[in-house]
Amino acid sequence: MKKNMTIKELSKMLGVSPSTISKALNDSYEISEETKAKVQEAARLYNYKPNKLAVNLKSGKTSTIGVVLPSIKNFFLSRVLRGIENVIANTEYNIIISITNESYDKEVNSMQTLSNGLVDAIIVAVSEETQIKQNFSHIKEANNQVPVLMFDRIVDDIDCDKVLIDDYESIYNVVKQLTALDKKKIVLASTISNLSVAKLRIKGYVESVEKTHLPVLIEGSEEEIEAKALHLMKSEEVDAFVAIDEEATLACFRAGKKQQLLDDGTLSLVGYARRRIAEHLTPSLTTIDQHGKRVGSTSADLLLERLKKPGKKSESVVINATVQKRSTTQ
Amino acid sequence: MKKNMTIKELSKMLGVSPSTISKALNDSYEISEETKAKVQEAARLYNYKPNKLAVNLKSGKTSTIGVVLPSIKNFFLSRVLRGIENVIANTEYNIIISITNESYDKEVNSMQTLSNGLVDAIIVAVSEETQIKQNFSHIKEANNQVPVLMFDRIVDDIDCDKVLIDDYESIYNVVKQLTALDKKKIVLASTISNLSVAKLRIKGYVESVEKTHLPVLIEGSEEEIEAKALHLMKSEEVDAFVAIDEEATLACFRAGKKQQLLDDGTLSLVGYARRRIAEHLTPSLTTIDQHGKRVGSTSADLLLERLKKPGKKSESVVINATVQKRSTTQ
DNA sequence: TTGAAAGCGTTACCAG
DNA sequence: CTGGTAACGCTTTCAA
Repeated sequence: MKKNMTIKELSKMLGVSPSTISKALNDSYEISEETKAKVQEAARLYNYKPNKLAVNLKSGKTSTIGVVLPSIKNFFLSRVLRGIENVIANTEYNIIISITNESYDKEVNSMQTLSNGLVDAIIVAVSEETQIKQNFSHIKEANNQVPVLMFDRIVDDIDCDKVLIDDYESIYNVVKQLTALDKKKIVLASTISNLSVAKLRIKGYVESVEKTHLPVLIEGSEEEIEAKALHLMKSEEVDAFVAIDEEATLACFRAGKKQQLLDDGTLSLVGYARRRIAEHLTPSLTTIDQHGKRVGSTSADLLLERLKKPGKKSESVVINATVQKRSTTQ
Repeated sequence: MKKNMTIKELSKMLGVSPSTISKALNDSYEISEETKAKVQEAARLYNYKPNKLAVNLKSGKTSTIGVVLPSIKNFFLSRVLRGIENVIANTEYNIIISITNESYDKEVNSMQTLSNGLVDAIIVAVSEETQIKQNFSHIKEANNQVPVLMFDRIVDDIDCDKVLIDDYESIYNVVKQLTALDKKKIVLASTISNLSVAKLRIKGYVESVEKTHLPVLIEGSEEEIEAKALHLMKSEEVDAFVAIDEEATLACFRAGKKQQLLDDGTLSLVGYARRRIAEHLTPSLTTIDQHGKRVGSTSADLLLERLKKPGKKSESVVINATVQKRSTTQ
């Protein structure tokens, strides 16, 4: 690991001043073609690479956007990331990603590290632990240093751009559709009840279902959901499940399979799940599509605008989820 | 977006020198408790945050490790990432991730940006396009600036630490096991034939199967694989598929379902796929587990060692893949 | 056309 | 215990 070549060293080797080197490398009009050639040749030869740290410090710009995500195995979040990347790829900006694994401490650390000079702006979905703690000062602080955009897991009282999904409405309507299919008892399952988006989805379910019957919620870990769902299926006349995350969805699916209620359509199931899984299940699964890629591209667009117009008023964009009908809803 | 507070500004407001501020903030023994208190109080009040760029430039250290991945939807790669994170989380280091989306240009860009001051070391799996191009000078150059560790998709003639999987042997043995199950015609399917790891797997297949019959390879996109598999199933007496990536695996699965050869066990299928999918399919899928998390943690361990002992000789560690037997192999 | 000097924000050394 | 100065590697006036 040889030490990196610097402008200073080059300048000594070539017997010209550092400023000349800098200008020559940046192809400045002030420098003669002759010296330019000489310098660029030497730079190649000695494998000179400008130190980004120094350049960024000097310019006060990093041309980098930070993306802080709670998890990478969450299919929705990785779709969002794709959307962000697609947009940013066509700009001068680079992306660096930081994963918090749903941990508050990691999130605080990431937001601080990134906002203190490493990036020009941040896109973030807050972690589960943060939403439990309800402590968002690190987001606010970061937002004072660089523009922050929040998506999906929003914090209302932070003044920044936001991209969210109509969680309340989408579940409200799903339940309405199930009711229209003459489903008499609709259960909601969730392993993510701590999240703001879950609360909205649950609210949508409760307010939609209570016209028909009392709400029934099953919550907990994936295994707990499976057990509870199984128990319900055995003891009561439930005929539909709405599951608001992939784990809950698969737990309900397994329970339905075990009770042999799914294959003949006795039981309906609508859930959140990646297409790849939904399509390959037997029977294939009706899902709610959150259009993660669109959430991502919208977020990136919004942030780029803000970077152009720092004074701009904060904006909130809502993306509508849609139902992908497959075989688990007849 | 108010301008960030700096040591200089603080020093003016408090009427003490910048060096005193710096020392006070770093809790130096040279500073009286009194001034320390005063300075730290003011820092909190004015929301002072040290500029990372300046700190890193000064110290010549970033305490950050860069991870360059070709894709995030690849389940193996995201497992590896988890493994890396688990190890790094317990150290002084942070992680920043850069996704190349299998693009050579993005990879070159990422490696350069990261290696020129932004990180202390890099973990990388090269992109598909890079392996097609066979141009690795950007990896070599980065390796001259900071320690680079390659995993999975290795380049032989680069002198750096490596973590790889026994791709040849694992497929060789899978085919042998299928032969032992009295499978008479075993087909290999791949959508990733450009990758070095694919070449090894294919070699393992070819050299294992050719004792029994001529190798049959189907390659191309996921859709092409499905069509070709379907065609083979209709026209010939094939009784087993080995699929060396998740797309190919699911393509073969769908073909097998369509021909109704899977449910009764007429056809065997072994493939690479995430557990979550493999378990929920009907019939459940026998898979090859590459132990991504272990690959990740081993990589991180190795890199941390190197960071401690820069002079250390390069090391290559092989992780053994294992077969997860489920219902598609009787 | 070239170079000296200042400065980005921080820390470390050495005086005082 | 405190402060001035230099330095990290770079760019950008401004002067020569």
